[in-house]
Amino acid sequence: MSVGVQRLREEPDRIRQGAIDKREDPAIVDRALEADAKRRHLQSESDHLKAERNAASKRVGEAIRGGAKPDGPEVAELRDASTRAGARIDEIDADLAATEAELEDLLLRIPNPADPDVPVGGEEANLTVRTWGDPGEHEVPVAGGGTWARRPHWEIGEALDIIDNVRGAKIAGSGFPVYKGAGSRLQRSLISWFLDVHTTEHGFTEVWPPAVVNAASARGTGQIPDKEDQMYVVTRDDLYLIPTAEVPVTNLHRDEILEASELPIRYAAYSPCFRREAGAAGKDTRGILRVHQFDKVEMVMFEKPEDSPEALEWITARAEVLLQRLGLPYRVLLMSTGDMGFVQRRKYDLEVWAPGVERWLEVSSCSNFGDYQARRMAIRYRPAPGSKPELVHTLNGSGLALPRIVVAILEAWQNADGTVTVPGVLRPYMGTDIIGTPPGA
RNA sequence: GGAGAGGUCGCAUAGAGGUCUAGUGCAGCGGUUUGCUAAACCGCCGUGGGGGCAACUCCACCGAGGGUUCGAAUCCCUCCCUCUCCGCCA
Repeated sequence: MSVGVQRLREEPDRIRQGAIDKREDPAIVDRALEADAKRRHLQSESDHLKAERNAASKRVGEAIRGGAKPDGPEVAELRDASTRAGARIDEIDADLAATEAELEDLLLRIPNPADPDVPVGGEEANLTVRTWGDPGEHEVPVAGGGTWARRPHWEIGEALDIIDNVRGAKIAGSGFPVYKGAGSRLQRSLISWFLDVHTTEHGFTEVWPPAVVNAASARGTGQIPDKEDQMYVVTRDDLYLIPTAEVPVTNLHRDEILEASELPIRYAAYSPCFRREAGAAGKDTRGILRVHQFDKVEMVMFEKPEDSPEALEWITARAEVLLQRLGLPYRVLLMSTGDMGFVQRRKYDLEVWAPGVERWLEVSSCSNFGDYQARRMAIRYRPAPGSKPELVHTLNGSGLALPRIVVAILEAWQNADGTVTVPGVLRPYMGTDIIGTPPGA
């Protein structure tokens, strides 16, 4: 399930408009409604026949217990009645199964409508809701006036021998960078620091998930069938390399009923992330701007429906805290309907300023999925003890994705002498204040 | 990978072709009793779907999927998972 038959019946117009806003085909909504009507009709018919058969079978048993010969004419006749019903049930159930599969498929192709105040349109409609810091703040005057030309991270990475794309390509392929020395330790430091902040300050429970998932999990968060061509697949064992920790962590509570007292549930998980990036070859791929394997700490939340809008603001702020403490200027974008994705209700992107490449880089994406993912995964909760289960709301946000943070740190904290200053919060983890050796030291 | 034992309504268990409409205990919810706690007693108490304004009613679900049968938790097949032992191994 995805958008939910119930809601489809209740407010088809809203779902239809939501699809149009997200540039998907609204006709699927009507096809789904037709399939649903057919399904209910067949269901009802099948149920009635089964009730008949159950009664008939019961009479066979009663007759035999009552002394009738099991192979006598009386029992044979009762048996026939049951068999006749059974034959028709087989036919109808086959039709029913096909209709259900069709409905399921159609529902999976109906997008989650965006919140009413989300700007309608494509990339151009994205709204910058706030910016933090001054992109020029790391400018350092050079003797004689002016500032020196900021170098892009790939030059810094190579000069300091901390990022090796060439050997990464040799041992795995293009887009699989190797981090060495301080570069490697920087990865480890960022992961540890992110997790420490989330767990000690923000009440997240740390999770270390598998890096592969089965098909059911990939379907749960919507990677299948939506983004199947973006995933690495281990066909031999029918496993998928995760594109984000969101997939295993959100699936943690698949097919579960939670108690209201457990909510909100907050998980912070580090994982490697694997993305084929099919179709993106050559586009913004210089250095480590877009790679096939990267590392990320992901925040995942399960919330009561009424609290999810506020939770999205909160989780976004938790990602912002990290950027602020790293001293990296950034901006927050409210993504438009056409640019936010299929399953999101509302999404904020955090973009950090990278002065070397002179671009804003997406380092976090924070989303409220409403009950869309929860329905797919059957994650419910009891609003009160003993009451009927209802769907939870799920949210997630990167906190944060590493490669572009590394880009921003190297480019923003670089010094004229070729070294890079370590941001204060990372120094205890890095064991040093500076990456590289200043000339004459 | 090989051999064996298992997977039943939140937990624990019964159930071995028809009286299973899956029983019982615990937990949970409501109530009675009670100075408080505890206990005792009474009632309720799985999920999904169909129909009904509603009381209610019908159908499906005993790890998953097939099969045998008039009828399957129960018999057969395949797969998944857990445990024990063996093999291999970071």
